[in-house]
Amino acid sequence: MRLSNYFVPTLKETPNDAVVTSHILMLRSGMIRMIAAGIYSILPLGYRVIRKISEIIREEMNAIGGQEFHLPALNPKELWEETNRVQAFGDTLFHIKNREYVLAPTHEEIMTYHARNVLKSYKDMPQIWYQIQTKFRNEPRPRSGVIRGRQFLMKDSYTFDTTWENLDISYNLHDKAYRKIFDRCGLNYFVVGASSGAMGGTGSEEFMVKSDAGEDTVAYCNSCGYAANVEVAVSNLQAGKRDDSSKNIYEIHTPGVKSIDELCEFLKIDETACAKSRIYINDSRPVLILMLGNEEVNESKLEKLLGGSVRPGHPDELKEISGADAGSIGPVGFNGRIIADNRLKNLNNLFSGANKNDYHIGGIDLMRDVPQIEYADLRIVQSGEECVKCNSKLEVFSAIELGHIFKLGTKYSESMRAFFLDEKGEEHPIIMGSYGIGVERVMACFIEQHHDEKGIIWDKTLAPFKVHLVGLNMKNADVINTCESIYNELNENNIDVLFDDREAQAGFKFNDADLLGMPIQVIVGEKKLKSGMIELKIRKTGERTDVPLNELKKAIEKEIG
RNA sequence: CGGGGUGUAGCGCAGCCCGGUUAGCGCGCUUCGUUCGGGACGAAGAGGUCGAGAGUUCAAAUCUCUCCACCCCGACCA
Repeated sequence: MRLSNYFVPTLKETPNDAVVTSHILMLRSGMIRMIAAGIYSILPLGYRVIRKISEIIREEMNAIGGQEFHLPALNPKELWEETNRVQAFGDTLFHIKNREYVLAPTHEEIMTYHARNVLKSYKDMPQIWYQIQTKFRNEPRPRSGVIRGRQFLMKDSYTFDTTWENLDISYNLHDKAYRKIFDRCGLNYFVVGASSGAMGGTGSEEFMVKSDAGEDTVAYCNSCGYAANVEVAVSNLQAGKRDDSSKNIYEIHTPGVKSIDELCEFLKIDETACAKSRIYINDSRPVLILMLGNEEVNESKLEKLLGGSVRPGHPDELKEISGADAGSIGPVGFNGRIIADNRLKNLNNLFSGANKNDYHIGGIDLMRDVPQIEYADLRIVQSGEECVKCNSKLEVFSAIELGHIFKLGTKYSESMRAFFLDEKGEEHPIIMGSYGIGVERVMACFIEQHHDEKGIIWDKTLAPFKVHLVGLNMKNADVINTCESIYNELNENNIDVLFDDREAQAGFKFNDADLLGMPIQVIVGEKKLKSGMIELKIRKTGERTDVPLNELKKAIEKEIG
């Protein structure tokens, strides 16, 4: 491809709207353009990458017996009503105005529709069906460029099995295929597995990439691979130690003291001697939550523990329930359910609110003074705490979800009546799995992980072109002729080459080449040409070598194998 | 949906507070010439409903109101 006539609108300056690195670089390198919030056109250069990623996915899916479908994005609403997901998706589902159709945000319904009409016997299974297509979700807030869009490419596959054991087989095939796909794409990823309870159920794994642009927060152990969403993550942090003797309870006048920090400052005590109180309303009943020191309540864990609806109490409710405003609430004399974080278990000589404004209580012994107390893990794991599996240090960071494999079970087959007959002629719902990969996210994550201040650094697998051929002075006949012959030779040998044949300054071309980031740059300049040499630059290392023209092809093939 | 911010040429921005000729600057674009190994130089040009609408005023990019779009934080996220 000749750059002089190729639609690659590169940008020297960073567009105002882009914040995330991958988004900035995709815009600057002319791979994408935004049409509206969360809606992007993928331009020719970007689409070459998308196609490479898709092809890797396709190969690995086919290798485990997957069959590729092309499904409608426009779906009859009635199909979605069968599974009650019109309601479940709510505003996230796009509705068509002039026809009873919806735009598919995923394809369980369509796939199950096909399955129920045909997969009638145990002999028809297993099946692995997949598609690589555009999905539509009316995200309340699209963000981070292509990472969270209202329209995006997704590889989705669905498996149909006769038993849970067979579902395990299909699931494990996907687990292996996904690892191969992300390995081949050159991504540094990790897996948040069901063993850490990420989804609160059995049989789900999320494939994640560490990134500040990520929307999930995970705790990760570098030495044993323990990984869990902070919503459920646990660490080895132990409960505090109980003093040998308990003091008696005493009231302290603490005018204006509202926070744990202020209390510690006022009483000259350590925050580990404090129990922080938060009141939550659980299905209209108040629950007092006690945390050690200044730790925040992990509301996800709390919701899971309590069930039903859970919300923090409003300021006026707090007064009514406890008799005090936030800052002076405590467990002693609190009339209602009290749950403390495990770190507070059986502690004594604690300070907490007195349920009377501007007063706190000291000398609290939870065993003696709060007999109805319950304990639970309600913490948010912090970086540096010990891993529960191997005692190494955990790291907490943001991550992007690249893929998700999930044992669906019979949810859709039952609601859509997809049943089969087993060997005994008995009817059962088909047992399903579903497995997704965000295709643009693979591209974005790769760029997040492979760039420098100049631009993208592709490796040969995903690079839109293997070689970026730069002719330095396109008015010099020798340079032109040499470039043309190199360009033709590479094309004839099926080595994808992008030829910068524009009449422009050397620096201009070098910077564009570094921005676009092809693995190899072949630079043809007058001076070196006089001694018969061509320059070869490796984008990743910046290393430059001079190669005689007749050895160029060999040198390139050596680099890109 | 709540909070914050932005909207002026293809891109990046100034001008707005304190209303007043023909709305500027850098990059990019066109033409000509010079230059040609890290975003060159000179000359001449093209390109604007100042996000939209309404209002105040002799006069609005500038003040007021309404709406829209986009970004960030939060809520949400099969």
